[in-house]
Amino acid sequence: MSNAEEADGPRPRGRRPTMKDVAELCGVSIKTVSRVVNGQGGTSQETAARILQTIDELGFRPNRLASDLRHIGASSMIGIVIEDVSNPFYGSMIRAIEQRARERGMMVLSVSSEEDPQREHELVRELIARQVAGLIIVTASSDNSYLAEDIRRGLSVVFADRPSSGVQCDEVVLDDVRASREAVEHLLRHGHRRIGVVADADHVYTAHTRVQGYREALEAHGIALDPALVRQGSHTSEDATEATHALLDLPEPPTALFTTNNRSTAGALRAIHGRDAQVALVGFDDFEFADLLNPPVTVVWHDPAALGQLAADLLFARLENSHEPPRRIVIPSRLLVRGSALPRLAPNPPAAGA
Amino acid sequence: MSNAEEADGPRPRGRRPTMKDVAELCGVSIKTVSRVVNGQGGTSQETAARILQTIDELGFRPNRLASDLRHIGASSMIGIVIEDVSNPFYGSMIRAIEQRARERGMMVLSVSSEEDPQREHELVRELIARQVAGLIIVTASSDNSYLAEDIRRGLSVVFADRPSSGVQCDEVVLDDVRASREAVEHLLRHGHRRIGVVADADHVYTAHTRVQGYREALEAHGIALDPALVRQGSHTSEDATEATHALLDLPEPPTALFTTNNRSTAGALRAIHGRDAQVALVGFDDFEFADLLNPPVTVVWHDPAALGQLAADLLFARLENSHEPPRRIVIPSRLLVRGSALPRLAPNPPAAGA
DNA sequence: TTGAAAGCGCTAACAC
DNA sequence: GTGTTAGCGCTTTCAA
Repeated sequence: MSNAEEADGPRPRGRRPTMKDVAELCGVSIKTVSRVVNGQGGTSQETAARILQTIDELGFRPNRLASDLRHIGASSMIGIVIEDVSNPFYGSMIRAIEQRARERGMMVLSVSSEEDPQREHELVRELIARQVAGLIIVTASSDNSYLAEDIRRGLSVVFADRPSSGVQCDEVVLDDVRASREAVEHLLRHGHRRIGVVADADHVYTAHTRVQGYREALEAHGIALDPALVRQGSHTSEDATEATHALLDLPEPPTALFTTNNRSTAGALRAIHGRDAQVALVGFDDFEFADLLNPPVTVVWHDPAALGQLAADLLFARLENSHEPPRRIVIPSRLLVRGSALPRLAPNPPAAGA
Repeated sequence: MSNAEEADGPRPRGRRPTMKDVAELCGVSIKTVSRVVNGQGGTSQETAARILQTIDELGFRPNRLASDLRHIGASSMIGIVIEDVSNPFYGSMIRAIEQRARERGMMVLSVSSEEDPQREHELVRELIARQVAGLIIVTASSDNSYLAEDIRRGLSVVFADRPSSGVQCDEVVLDDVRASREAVEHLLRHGHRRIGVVADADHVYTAHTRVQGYREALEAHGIALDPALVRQGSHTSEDATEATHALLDLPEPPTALFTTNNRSTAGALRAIHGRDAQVALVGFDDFEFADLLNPPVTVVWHDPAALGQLAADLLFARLENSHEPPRRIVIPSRLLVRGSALPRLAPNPPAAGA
């Protein structure tokens, strides 16, 4: 038998030491090492001390993958599917989830769906392949039944920000319709009658629902909806800038805008700024610097960290007791009035050839 | 023998089906299933088709943890340690890394160190325990020798944004000193002589280095450094607001500020806004809305996505060829002049009792 | 083209 | 207190 490795001194170069190595060097069984490593007790002071010493000398690191492999379907990782990690909104959410996870010794695999249902599906597959104990999803899909099979097999899934469809799961959402209605009513109260909307694609739940709130507000005030004022399909902030320009270029441009998420708001503000147009605006999602802009931007405020935290709480509760009926939590949101809804001069249509 | 499970029909409720289940149902060996699952070829059309069919019927999902367990020290995950996921700066970085990782079928475990060296150390341990194939670290520590042992054993580590110390690793950094010097020189050129600094704690590399740039700029212009003007230790944007107020409350307040990261900038702007003070400002790190503020904020621009992307490139190169000497990449940065460095009225000391 | 057997590093059940 | 045995689900020789 070739024992080249054994003879390599206390600090082998290549292979990482395993419990077996520690056990052999200590002249104990691997199980005893396991007990010490996991602080399970049931070992004598002496043995424990000797093992700990050897662990230190050897630079032994436990292999969590191997241990996770034993606890089937319940690794020490949870998966998060969001739209885009670089969006601070989701960043705050992930941060909150990460904190909750850490309290339980778990780590977070987060992935960006890019608002693409197909991609979301693939990412979920890969997360499941890595045996995540549970999943928190901001779904980009209008049909989550692709999860049904795994859920039936015991996978815990929590939907955040947007509800599930086609499966029964815990969820944390906002009252998007009510919040949007309030936002638009705020503009109406300030005398605006032509209110433009800049929103993401209609198949995105939040975009659809928030436009729905806009519709309801107009209807409640007996104002006919002008389809030309509703620009859906702006995904990036650049898209939103373009959409806003288009709105302001209308023969009868809006005097106010309702923007349905932080990117739409950013894009619209940039467009307004670029043409020095005087347009009122209320945006969905608060953002840093909203209060420092001129005028300060009135927004539908809500707390993405709370969204993440509650989603994590639901998930961990579900992991401990999988037989409760699904819960739905609606987190608070409210209009944060800062001044940007004030009536302003309608922008002039751009002078031809100027 | 109790065979309750076997008799549960083609879609068992509890346990997830494994390769073994597929193999048994197909009457082939587990290895053949493995070959088909991994697209290795070497199986007949017929067998493959039958296996695929069974996989589908059973809802079999490969267990990546188990497969990763075999490829020792090279799982399909990489770890990222940053300061805080919710900071958009790191969000962009992570996003870029995630994209690169995905191209290679890898996923990202990202964790927040909260700028705490102790915590960073623990998080790295836990990432290693989960057998990450490699690590990208924005280190909060001034001594990374805790990694030496693992690196010697073959762990690939790339340092991003801040260099390593105590270990030899690939790194992607900025020329912080030069960039900061330019920023401060820009302020000097606009006639400012009393320039305040709002920075994170001195033990944070970027804070230290950027203050160093400030010092060098003053020195080059023969201006004595007034220690009262240098406020280090602001971690959150709230801290920075407080520090800025303190600076502006000085008997001889600064006429300009240099803020050394995006949170310092945000905090300082809020303080300035709050007291309607007229203070020039140049900030390190670009941020959304910098161009929409009044005045638009001049910043040291650089690309956090590029930082992430290059760090990922270095890491994957290292994973493929671990014997190259460590590389150091300096990514570009430049002053993005927007107007906020213009000389302004020195703020009045606050009237007592007003 | 296929399979048997060994084992990745660890844990659980049950001895002693 | 401690060890033995049998696996978690998969891959990897090596043989057929």
